[in-house]
Amino acid sequence: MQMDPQELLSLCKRRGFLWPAYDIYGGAGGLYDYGPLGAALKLNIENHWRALYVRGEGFQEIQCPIIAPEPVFKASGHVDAFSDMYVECTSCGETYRADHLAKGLHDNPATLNEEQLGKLLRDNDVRCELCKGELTAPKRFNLMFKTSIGAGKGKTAYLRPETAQGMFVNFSQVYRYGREKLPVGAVQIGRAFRNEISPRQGLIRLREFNQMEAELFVHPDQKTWPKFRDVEGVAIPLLPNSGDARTMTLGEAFRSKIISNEVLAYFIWLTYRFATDIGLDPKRLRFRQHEKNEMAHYAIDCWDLEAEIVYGWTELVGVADRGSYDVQAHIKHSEADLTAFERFDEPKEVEQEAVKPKYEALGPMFKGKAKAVGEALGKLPPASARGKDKVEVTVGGERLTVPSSCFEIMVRKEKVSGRKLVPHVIEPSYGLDRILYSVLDHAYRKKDDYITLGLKGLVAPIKVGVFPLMAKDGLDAIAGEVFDSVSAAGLEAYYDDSGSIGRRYARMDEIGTPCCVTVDYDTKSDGTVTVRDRDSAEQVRIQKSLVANAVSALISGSPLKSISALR
RNA sequence: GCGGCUGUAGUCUAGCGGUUAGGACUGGAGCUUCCCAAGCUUCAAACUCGGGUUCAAAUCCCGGCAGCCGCACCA
Repeated sequence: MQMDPQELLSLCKRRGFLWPAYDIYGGAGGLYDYGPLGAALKLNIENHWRALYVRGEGFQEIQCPIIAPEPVFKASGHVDAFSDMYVECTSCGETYRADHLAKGLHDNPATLNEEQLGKLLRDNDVRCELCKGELTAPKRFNLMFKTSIGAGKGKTAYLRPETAQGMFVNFSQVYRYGREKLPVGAVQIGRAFRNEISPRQGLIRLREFNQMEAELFVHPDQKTWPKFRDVEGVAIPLLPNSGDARTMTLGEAFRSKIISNEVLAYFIWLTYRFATDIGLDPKRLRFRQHEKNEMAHYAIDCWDLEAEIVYGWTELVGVADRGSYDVQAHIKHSEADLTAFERFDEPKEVEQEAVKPKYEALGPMFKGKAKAVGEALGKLPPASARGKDKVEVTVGGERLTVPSSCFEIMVRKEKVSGRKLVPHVIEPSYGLDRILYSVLDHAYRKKDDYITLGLKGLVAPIKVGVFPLMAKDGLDAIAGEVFDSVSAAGLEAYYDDSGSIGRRYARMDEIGTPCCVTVDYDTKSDGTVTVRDRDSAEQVRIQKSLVANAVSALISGSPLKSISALR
């Protein structure tokens, strides 16, 4: 792309899409303000995403706190693994990535902890590459923002580095709200934080950013999706980790095992549809499959939606099958029962062996302890008691020997109506800021220094500009009425009576407003106004009372010609 | 975090030891029957911050901060 990244950023700053945050204090890297147009564009993108995921697919939208206590990220692995390790030279102060120095000394240095890595470096007498000085022990730089909850030392907490964990820890609530059925999904739109070493490229890598994440909890053996039938014929540009880039139908990709399951394939389609709906250029989109070694070790399959923008191919969305890893991790650390219950078609009769205490024998032998001993016996695995003439149990810290006359092995029949299972998670994770930037990037057009943002009506912050040709002779009053009628219809309108008419059209073109309505001298005699289409600059005349309907039709994609039929 | 380059109105820029710091665009107020950044009048608006050198610094030097590019990183 030959476009200068500065051009678009400068437009964004000039017209109120984006401002560098805290500018009057010198700014802060990786933090941006959304101006009025940026905030509106962001909201429009969010709302379309909601329309697809919440209204379209029935996901539950929830909102979780941004701050979370440390154990949450202990469980997720972020406290230990979401960090880089550094060593410093004790004489010249140069810093190195510790795991990089260990390359060649170990198969996968990234998996080592500080002590192991420190030992590895010491044992191999690794020194400063510049001055041969001694190195400090490895230190961690965790990419999470640390804080604390409460007064004094408080309780260690972090700003979330992704919105996902809030949904994993709420699995049981979501499952219950969804009437205890799989699949069930939750979504969350919100802020996340990463203390990036080096934020770059405008909105592409921020320290505080916005995510739209969906977590779909599915049965591990039933990764199917009924609506997949409707979309399997759709061709999507794919870049698999084996073989060349190709455009193929999702059905074909699924059947040839390029995409590992139907659910994943469906959400790849939904992501593609979302992207094209909000105006990303299909010719500059592709789905890239993660390389085997690029994928998290637990992930089953992962596809990124990438857009080609001024900075090159950039990841906007990750659609991953994460298996049961996340839920499993929270089960282990919290000891909560984050499982779904799978009901069998028919309850099964299961024969189960158990140790049954004989209280008539226990009583005389153990007196007051007999009850506790009986309970301990009942918990013994049957195999450990079978055929033995005595067993040992521990009651109140005391080891007791119990003869076989005090118990028997019973076969118990139980009705089992289902089983517990840990759901697998399909995670479509959208980087909202990157998506917003890409929408602007793909919409940016420049011809002889005349800039037009070709934003789709669906996402355009302002839907229509309303102008009097001249701000006098009563034209301004009529234009004011038209403005009010359009606003009352729920459409974002912008009134402008300053400067020449051409300048006003240009202002609207530059912020991506799809159409403009102008009140002129003819309006006074016949009540018609002109409606101008941004992309063709063509105009039609319609009755001023029909403006709101016409604008609604235009922004949902009707051609300008069809508008004149409203006359 | 490392290396290179760069910081002048909202934006793009001129100035490279002594300037009332210049222009263009944008923006505001007005004039003009004004439909594609037209014209005219008029107004507003800037030297990234701190230290140093010098009689004198936007300009030279050092440092901070910020940006861009490359390296590294990207769960």
